[in-house]
Amino acid sequence: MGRFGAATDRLPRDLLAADTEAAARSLIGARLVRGRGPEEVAGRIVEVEAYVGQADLASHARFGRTPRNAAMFGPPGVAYVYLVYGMYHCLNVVTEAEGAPAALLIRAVEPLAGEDRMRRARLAWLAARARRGKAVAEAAQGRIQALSSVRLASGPGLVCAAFSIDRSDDGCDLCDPASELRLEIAVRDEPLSIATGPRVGIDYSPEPWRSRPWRFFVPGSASLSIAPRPGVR
DNA sequence: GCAAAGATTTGCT
DNA sequence: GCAAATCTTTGCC
Repeated sequence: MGRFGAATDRLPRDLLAADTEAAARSLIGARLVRGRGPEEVAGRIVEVEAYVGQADLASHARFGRTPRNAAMFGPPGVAYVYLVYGMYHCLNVVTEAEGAPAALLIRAVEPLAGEDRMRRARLAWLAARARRGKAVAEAAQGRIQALSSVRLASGPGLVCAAFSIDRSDDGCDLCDPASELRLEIAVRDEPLSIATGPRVGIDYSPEPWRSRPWRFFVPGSASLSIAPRPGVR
């Protein structure tokens, strides 16, 4: 809600056109929103990872421009969505100037609105690929129903499942308030504490990329992809 | 053309 | 703690 009643607090594209680490710090705390009114689903971004330039050997851009990663080479503020492991989609926000392949992977979101719709979307994702036994599917359904709200989007694949994001969202302008899927700026009264660490799931990449502290997160958030304490998943 | 691996998540040993 | 699920993209023949 805008301070003066504006319809939205749109995220300025300039913040994402900046260098990716600065953009990451702007994106932490921002709102990810899908739909409007009774359809709205929204959450606060609490974890992102930076993938910067073609030289970054952990980035999809390391092979240059391909049909899959083309969005990374485009203008900032646009969505780059890809399919990983043949099942999960991952949402990225493109950063830096057009032509410079860089993006921020949205790894975790803390639900703010539409938790029930997120739960339904998670179930729909499950149903769409429920080829295994009915008993297994029902057990998994029960697990989602029992899931704490803060854990509905606590991983890159889960963010996309909860927000119904897939390849059809690739190229969507997230800075356009008219977009179905969009970003809204954080309204902060106090500076947000942001911690950093190495990126997750890129052990295949060589140093120094493997150890670059390009994971940014809100320390202590219950919605992080890596649970604060073992067994809290 | 074909084999291999992946910015993940889940369930079972 | 490990491997399966599942399919697109990459890399090599």
